[in-house]
Amino acid sequence: MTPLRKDAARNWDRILTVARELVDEGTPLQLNDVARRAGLGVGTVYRHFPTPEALLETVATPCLQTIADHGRKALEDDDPWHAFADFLTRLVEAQVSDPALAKIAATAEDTLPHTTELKQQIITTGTELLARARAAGAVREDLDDGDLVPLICGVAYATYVHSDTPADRIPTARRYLDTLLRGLRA
Amino acid sequence: MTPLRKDAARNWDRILTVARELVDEGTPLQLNDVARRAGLGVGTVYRHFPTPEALLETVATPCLQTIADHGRKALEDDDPWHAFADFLTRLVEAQVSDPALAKIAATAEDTLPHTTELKQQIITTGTELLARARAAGAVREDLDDGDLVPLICGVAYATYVHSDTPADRIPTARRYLDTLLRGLRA
DNA sequence: GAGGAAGCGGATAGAGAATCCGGATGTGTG
DNA sequence: CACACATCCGGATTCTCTATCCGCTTCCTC
Repeated sequence: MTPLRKDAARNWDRILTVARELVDEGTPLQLNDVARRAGLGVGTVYRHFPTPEALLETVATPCLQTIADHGRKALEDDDPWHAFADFLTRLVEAQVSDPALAKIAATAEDTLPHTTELKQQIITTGTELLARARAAGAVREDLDDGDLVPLICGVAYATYVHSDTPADRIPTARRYLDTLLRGLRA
Repeated sequence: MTPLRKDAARNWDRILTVARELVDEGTPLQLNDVARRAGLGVGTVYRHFPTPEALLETVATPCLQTIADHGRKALEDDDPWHAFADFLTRLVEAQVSDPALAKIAATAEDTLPHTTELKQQIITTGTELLARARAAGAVREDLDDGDLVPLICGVAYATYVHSDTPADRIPTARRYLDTLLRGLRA
C-alpha cells in the first residue's frame, strides 16, 4: 500500500468531510451530490469510494474504532453487570448520535474488510461481557449472544422513531435502554 | 364516489395482489415493476396509486383494520395489565408478519387519509390501555404515551435485524417483547 | 347500437447513477 | 532543473429507472 499522492489525499479528506456533513444532516449519501459539494469531479469520488456504502463505512470507522477501544477497557471492569450495562449504553449512545453508525450496525454485509473486522471485535467483546454477566447470575438465562446486536439496534431505532431533533435522542435512548436493561436482569 | 368500472376494479385487484406478493418477498415496491408483473400498462398503475407509498398503505389497510378491531375488544378486558400486554403483543406480531405494516408504522406522514384515521384509532386505544394499566399501578411511571409506537417499532426492528426467515420472527418477537414488558412493569 | 365518459397502455421525457478516457498534476531520476 | 512516467482528475456521456401525457379502447347509459 503505497502512500497516496498529495492531491489525492487532499481530495480524500474533502470527500470525507462533506460526507460527514451530509450524514449528520440526515441527507442520504449520493456520490454525485458529494462530488458537487466537495467541488470535485464525479469520477474522483467514484474512484475513491466505488459505492455509497463504502463511503458510509469509512465515515463511520472512527466511531467504530472508539467503541472497540472502549470495549477493551470494559473487560477490565470488576463488576460484570456494570461493565455489561455500561458497554451497551455506549453502543446505543454512539448509534443515536451518529446516523452512519446506526446504518452500518443493522447491515450484515459489509463493503470494507476493515469494517467487518471492527464489528467482529465489538461483537466479541459484547459476547464476553454478556458471558461474564450471565456467569455472575446478573442476566436472564434466555438471552443469547445473537440478541445483543438486534436489541441495541432496536433501541436505537425506537429512539429515531421517537425523536425529531438529534438533541432529544440521548435522553430518550437512555430511558429506553434503561427499560431494556431492567427487562434483562435476572 | 361512483363505483369503479368493471375493468378498473379487476385491475385494481391485480395490482393489489402483485403488490402483496412483492411486499411479502421483501422486494421494494416499484410501480413500473408492479405494472410489468401484473401485465398492465404503467399508466394504469400510476392512475390507481400515484406513489409507492399510497400502494403500500392500501396493501397494509386490512391488517391495520384488524388491529383496530382487536383494540376495541381489548378495552373490554378487566385486567388492565393483561389487556395492555396483549394488545402490544398483537401489534408486534402483526408488524413482524407484515413488512408493509412495519414500514407504515414508523412513518409519521401518511399518504392516504384513511391510513391516518386507522392509525389514530389504534394509538388512541393504546393510550387508553396504557392509562388504565398505569392507574392500576402496573407500569412504570416514566412511560409516556408517545413511547408506545417507538417501542413497538423498536421491537419489530430488532426482530428483523435478528431473523433471516419470516418463520423465525414470531418467536423472536415474543422473546423481545417479553423482555420489554418485564422492563415496563412497575 | 350510438354517444359519451371512464379507463388503458406504452412511447417518451426527465432525473439520477455510474463509466470512461483525454488531459492535467504530482513524483522519482539524471 | 528538466524530463519521463505513473497517478490522478474531471465531466461529458451512457445507462437505468421513474413518472407523465395523450391517442386509443372499453365499458356504461339511454
